[in-house]
Amino acid sequence: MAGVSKGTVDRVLHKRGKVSKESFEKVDKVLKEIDYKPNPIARNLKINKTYNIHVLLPDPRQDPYWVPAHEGINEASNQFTPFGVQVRKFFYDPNNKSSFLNQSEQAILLQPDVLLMAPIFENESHTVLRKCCENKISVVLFNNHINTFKEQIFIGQDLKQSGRVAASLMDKIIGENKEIAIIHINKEPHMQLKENGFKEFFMEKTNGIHSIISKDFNSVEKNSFNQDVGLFLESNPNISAFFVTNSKAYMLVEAFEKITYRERIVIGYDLLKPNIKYLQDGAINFLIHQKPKRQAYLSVSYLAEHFLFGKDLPAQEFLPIDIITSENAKYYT
Amino acid sequence: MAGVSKGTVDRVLHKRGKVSKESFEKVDKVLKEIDYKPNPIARNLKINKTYNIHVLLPDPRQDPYWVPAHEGINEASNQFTPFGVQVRKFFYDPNNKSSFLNQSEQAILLQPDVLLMAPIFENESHTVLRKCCENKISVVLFNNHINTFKEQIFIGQDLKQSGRVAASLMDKIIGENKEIAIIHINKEPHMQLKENGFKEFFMEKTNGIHSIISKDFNSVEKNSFNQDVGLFLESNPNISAFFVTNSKAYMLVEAFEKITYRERIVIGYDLLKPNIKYLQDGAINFLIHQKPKRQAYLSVSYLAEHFLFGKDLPAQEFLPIDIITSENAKYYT
DNA sequence: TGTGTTAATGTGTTCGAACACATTAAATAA
DNA sequence: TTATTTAATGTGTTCGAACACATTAACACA
Repeated sequence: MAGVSKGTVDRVLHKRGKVSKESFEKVDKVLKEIDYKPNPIARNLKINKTYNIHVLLPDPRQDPYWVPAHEGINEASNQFTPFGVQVRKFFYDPNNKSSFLNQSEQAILLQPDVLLMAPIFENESHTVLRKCCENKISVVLFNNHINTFKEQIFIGQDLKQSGRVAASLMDKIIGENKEIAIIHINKEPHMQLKENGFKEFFMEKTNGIHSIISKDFNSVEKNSFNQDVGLFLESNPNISAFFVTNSKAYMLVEAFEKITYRERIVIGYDLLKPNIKYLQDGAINFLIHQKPKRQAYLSVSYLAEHFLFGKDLPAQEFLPIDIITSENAKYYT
Repeated sequence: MAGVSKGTVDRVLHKRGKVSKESFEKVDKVLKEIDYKPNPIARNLKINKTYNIHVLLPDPRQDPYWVPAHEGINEASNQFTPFGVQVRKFFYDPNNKSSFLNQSEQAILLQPDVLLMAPIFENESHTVLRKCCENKISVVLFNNHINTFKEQIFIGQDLKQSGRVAASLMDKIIGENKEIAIIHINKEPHMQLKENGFKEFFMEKTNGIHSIISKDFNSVEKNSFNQDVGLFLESNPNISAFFVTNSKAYMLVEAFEKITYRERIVIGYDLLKPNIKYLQDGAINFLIHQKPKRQAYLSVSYLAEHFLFGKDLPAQEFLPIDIITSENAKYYT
């Protein structure tokens, strides 16, 4: 159309230079006229590179919270392997920082194009970030945010805001001047953010003021956990509502069952089987869905579509904070 | 690898026949051994067909509910035009059945590969379905379901269940033995499903029984609508909670503002600007998000990925029924 | 006048699949 | 025996972009 060969057009498109002013202008004019958009399929076929995504996440066998994340990775992986995207998973023990570091080394050693990780250990994650930077491997974070020196891609929820959502729900169903407990079971750093958001919401409210206390439980063993809960309730008999900051609300409710019955409001996180059971029973009032599966799936697909078709990556993607009751639970699982 | 030419491999892959038993087995063996998966990119490049998707939906200028659907279509369209997927929109007047039929004819006339439509008129939609069938154009429905003779692809929400979700929320925040009104504003057939679900939930409950009445308002003009609401409240002074079955909850709340203040529970649908404003104010307690944008976006992308990469289409995709409060609204818009 | 240099431009091949067409070899008919 | 049919198999081209390599033309310098 411009009266030049495809070679010259190619040089204009890729700014490879060695094009006379006249040719450049002729080609440029036509490109604009026809609003040329390269065919991403043909481009990809020619480039024909395989991309490697290494995913570093907790072992789902250690904590069932991670099962859906694992599934999300697999789903995206299956979808994109035909296009030449290789996904490899590296599991670490969420109770063991050194296993996190070990696995991260494995993942980095093989020089992937990108490392996708759930950075549940703050300090160790920074170490990994640094190593990736040295090795020129880009990093994407999901599940929870950590403070990073440079802008890091993050895909997940605003955890502080999810604390506010929990508070707003509690506010709607609780009466006035009640005692509320924030319960951390096996506390991880990001759970503090949820507490902060929860408290912030009630600080802003001027009417119906409540008293809010927070309590950590760290016993791994079930019986001792139940015992701890019993002691806590004995010394705080007037608490009428509980906000559990991770997926372990079912443990609290189980502990309640060992104790004499009383109506209690419980809000927790995540659609684990036992949580859903208690939601249906009415023992849990609301769950907040952190969408681990979608987070994982989206992270991988964004990367794949970026590599394959040049789609640009969002700097930060905050997923919606879904509110779950007994009636809408089934559509999220 | 099998010691035959690519032509023979091609015949085996596509079952074009004219292959000796021996060659077939040799090729088949290798295909299984290497777990051959065709490269969808190369396939698509060769086929190099443009696909036409015609979308039949209400004019967003007539009802703001449809603005996000429109955006969702555009977003998917932009994403897939470089791949040779052409999306064309046909707007009809949601208050005018004949404009629906007119536009449907336009859409069918140009022989698209598929017609995607929001079938808000039940009978007329059946006419369109029949015509498409005659013209061998496949159809995908979104937004609301209609009863169809054969299995029809549908992408949207379970509307009856969304009524149940509304009921479960109301149940959590309302006291006992209250009067509840179900409000239909400019009733469309599918709104009855929401009423049914809402009532069903409370029928199943044995404690805290309420009285539920339903009421239609059809006035298009604001003043007369406000007047009608006033009259209704006068003759039903004890109603303490309202369930509005479409996106027009803000109209009801506006009408309330003309009347002396009283605390009222309101649950409605959809994240229109005025609805969100009232949600932040506390005048609306919960909104249910029908995700028109996501419905539209997903419909188009499913079709595009089906055409381009042979991904299979779901027979029915029920989207999650999202519950919105003042605290999580911003992540859905 | 001939040779080397360089900027500008053109040509050919490749990616993996799809499909039209060509070729081969065996079987059948004239 | 030779021609014809047909089943089986092989070869070549195309899609659009990327890139290596080849060619041309203009100019400088001996």
